[in-house]
Amino acid sequence: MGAEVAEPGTVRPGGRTARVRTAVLQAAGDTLAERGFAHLDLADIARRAEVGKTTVYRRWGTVTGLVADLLTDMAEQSLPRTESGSLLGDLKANARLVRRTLADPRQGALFKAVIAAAACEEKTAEALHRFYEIRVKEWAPCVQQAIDRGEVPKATDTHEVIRAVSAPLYYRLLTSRDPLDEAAADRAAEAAAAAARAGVYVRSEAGLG
Amino acid sequence: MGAEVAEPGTVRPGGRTARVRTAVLQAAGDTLAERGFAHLDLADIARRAEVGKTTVYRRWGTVTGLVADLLTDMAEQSLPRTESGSLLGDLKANARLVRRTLADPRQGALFKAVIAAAACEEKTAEALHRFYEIRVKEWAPCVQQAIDRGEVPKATDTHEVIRAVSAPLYYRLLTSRDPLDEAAADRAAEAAAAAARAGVYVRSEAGLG
DNA sequence: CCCATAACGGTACTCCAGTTTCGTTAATCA
DNA sequence: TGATTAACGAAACTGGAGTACCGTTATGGG
Repeated sequence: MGAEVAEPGTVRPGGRTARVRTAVLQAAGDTLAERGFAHLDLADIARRAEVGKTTVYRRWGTVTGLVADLLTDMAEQSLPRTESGSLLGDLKANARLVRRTLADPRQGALFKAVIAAAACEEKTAEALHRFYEIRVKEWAPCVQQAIDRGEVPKATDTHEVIRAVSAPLYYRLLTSRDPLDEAAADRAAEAAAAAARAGVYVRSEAGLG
Repeated sequence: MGAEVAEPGTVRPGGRTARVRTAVLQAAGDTLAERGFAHLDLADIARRAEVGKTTVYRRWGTVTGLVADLLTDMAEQSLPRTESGSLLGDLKANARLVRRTLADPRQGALFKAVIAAAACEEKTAEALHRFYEIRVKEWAPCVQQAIDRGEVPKATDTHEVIRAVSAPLYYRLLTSRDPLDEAAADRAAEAAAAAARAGVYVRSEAGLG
């Protein structure tokens, strides 16, 4: 009694189910890049993916839900971090990676859409937060190495430095029409490195009492 | 012949027309703060504003259009810039102002909504870009004064410094669940100041050839 | 003050996003 | 390889977002 039915696609994830997911995410990504978030329509996506619209509604439910899954899918294909031997070098590598992603028509549109979706729905927002938490955690070690090398103060908040690199790039993507060029990426990295060296990201002493 | 009919509300903007706009924007802001962007529904807003839904559709047309007008309305009530005598002081004042705005339930929700709307529609995106252009231009003089005082290099891109202050705050608002506290604002200002002093925002030499 | 008409607003309508229903297909397990 | 049933998908349905129509209100100019 009362046994909840599992989400569709979880009990028999193989074969057809996986094929449907691939086709739908592909169609959703295409539509997003071509026509933007506002034109995402589940029935239309079902048509493009050559899949029943009932299926799309059953598995994803809403546009924001679909976008969240698109984000999950993208998170699985993340590129590994490289190491250059200096903080500035590592941060530049990170900044350029972020820039390339946001400047790409397909992925840039996706990120805009995901942010819009996150502003609409709490559940999508959490998926987005988790995504960035993971990304930041992936890159934080390069700041730790800089601490070990003595490049930046010991109590530096490593996560905050990584976030400082991305922030200006996202800000530009969302609030201006200026192109996201490599110079902008390098500047973001340099600013973060300079501020970190100056001790701006040293964790507050509140906890040391 | 062919004389286009002006937008409703432009020929007789007084009295009733203005009252309707006030009521609708008020209702829209309330709904936004209470229920979020996803629940913005023009018919519902008309009900709350005690205004005919036909009127709302005629004057604003879409949710994104209404949100854009809400932004315009807010832009008109901007606070004047203060001066503290040092770059860091001025940037901190700016950062704290931005933080207070974003942390406010009503205005924070509005900004999230506007960004979501801008991701949906090109027209709203332009309104957003214009808004930030104006805001940045308003605060840029404090960087110019810092140049004049010799605090930062002469060729510093003043606008870029102001944007660098806001970026981390918006990034945090959108991608994390961490609170937007005053410490975050101060850190954003300190980072921008440190980077500016280090010459990160010096305009590229490309144009000097 | 009065007129022309801009702007509002109620009602009825349309259309399609999202749901329900139920038969069909195929993934998994023994 | 066959039984079980998860997952798919076609078709019919429904509710409400957005539109059309037209009478009413009241602004702004003379």
